[in-house]
Amino acid sequence: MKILVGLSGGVDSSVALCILKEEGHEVIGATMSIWDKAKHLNITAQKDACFSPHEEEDIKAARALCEKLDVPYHVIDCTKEYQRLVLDNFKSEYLAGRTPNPCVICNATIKFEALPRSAKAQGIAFDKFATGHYARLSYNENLQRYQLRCAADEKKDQSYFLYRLQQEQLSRIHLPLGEYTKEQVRDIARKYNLPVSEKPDSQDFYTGDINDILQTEPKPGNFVDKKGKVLGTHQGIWNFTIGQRRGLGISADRPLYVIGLDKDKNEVMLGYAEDGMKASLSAKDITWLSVPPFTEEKEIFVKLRSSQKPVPAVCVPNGNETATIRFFEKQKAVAAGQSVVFYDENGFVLGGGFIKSAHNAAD
RNA sequence: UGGGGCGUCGCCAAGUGGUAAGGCAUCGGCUUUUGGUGCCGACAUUCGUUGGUUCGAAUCCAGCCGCCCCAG
Repeated sequence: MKILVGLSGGVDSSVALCILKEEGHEVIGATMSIWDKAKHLNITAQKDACFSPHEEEDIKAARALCEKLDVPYHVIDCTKEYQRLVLDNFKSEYLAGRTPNPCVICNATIKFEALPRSAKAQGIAFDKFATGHYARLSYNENLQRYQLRCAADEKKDQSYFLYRLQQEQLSRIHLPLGEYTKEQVRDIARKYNLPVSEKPDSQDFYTGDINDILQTEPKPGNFVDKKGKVLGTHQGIWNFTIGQRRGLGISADRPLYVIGLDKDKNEVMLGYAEDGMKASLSAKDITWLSVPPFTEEKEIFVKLRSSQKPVPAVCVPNGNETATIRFFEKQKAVAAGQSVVFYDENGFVLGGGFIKSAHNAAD
C-alpha cells in the first residue's frame, strides 16, 4: 500500500514511518507547514511547540529521516487553512470567554484533512494517510463504521484529540502506533538509531504568551467572588480559563480558582475548589464516531480533558447535535469551549462535542 | 495629643523570655501533544523604630513613628 506519513519531526511519527516501511509499504513523508513567517515576524516563542517559529527545525529533522530511509519527502503548506480554521477560531473563542482546544480543531480540519488533501492536489499519490498518534482504529462490519479506540498505552492515549474525525476521514487513515507503548516506540527509535530517539515527549500548542496569537489590546476588568465582591483586577478575560489556579495573584485563606468568565461584564469569577464543581454540562456540535447517533439517554464514560480517566455519566441527546451530560460525581474545571468526549466501557470513542455550559444541578 | 487597641514575609496569621509555625500569593522543577489541574521544591539572620532590662527578647520596660476605635 502507498502510505503518506505525517511527520512532526518527533519520535512518534518517525517511528510510525519506520514501522510502515518495515512492513513493506511504500511510504512517503510529509510535514504540514503552519507557521506563517510573514505574519508572525515579531513573535518569539522560545521552546519547541506544535505552533512554533522553529518549525523549520522540525522540517529539517523530518527531511533528514526520510533521506536516511530513502523515502520521498514533501512539505505541505497549510498556513492559510491553519490561520482560518485554527487560529481565527482560537482567537474568537478566547475573546468570547471560552477556552478553545486547538488540537481538536487542527486534527479534524488540518492534519487529517487539509494536509492529505493538499498533498493529493499536488499530485502526490497515496492510499492511506498515517500519523504517529496513539489510538486504535478499526472497522466494524456490523455497524458499517470505522471505530476509534483508546491506545493500548493508556498513559499516552490521544484519542481525545481525534473524536471529531468523520467516517470518510477515518476510511483514509492509518494509525500504526495504537498497539504500542511509548517505551516500545522509543526502543524502536533506538533500534533504528534515530537521532530523535531521546527527544522529550511533551509538546505544547504554543510556548509563548497567547497574547502573541490573539494580538489584542488589554481590557482590564474585575476579579470578583461568587457574591460579586471585587477582589482585584485582570487584564482581559482571555488570559483565564475555568479551573485555573495559578497566575491570579490574589491571596486568600485557601487557593482560589477561576469558576466563571463573564464576557459582558468583563469579569473573572473566583471561588474555592468546591465552588467550581459541576454536576452536568450542555454540549453542542456533537459528532458521532464509533456508533450511530444516540436517540435516547445512555450511560457512558466521558473525558473532559485528554489526561483524565474516563468518568461515568449519562448522555441525554437533545437533538440538533446537542446533549446534556450528567455526571455521577461532580467534576471540576468544566470549561466552555473545551471538548467532552464520549467513551464506552472498552475505550471506544463514541463521539463528543464542545462544552457549551456547565451546571451546578443535574440538568 | 482624654481613654483604649494595634504594628511579625506581598496578603492573612501563630508565637507573650530561649533563639521566627502555617495558609495564600509569587518563583523554580516535574507531569502533559489544548487551556488547565496535580505533585515537589524555594521563599523573614528577622519581628514599626530607638534605647534599656536580661546569659538570652518578636516576646519585659521607656521614648519616638504609624494606624484604628471610643469619646470629643
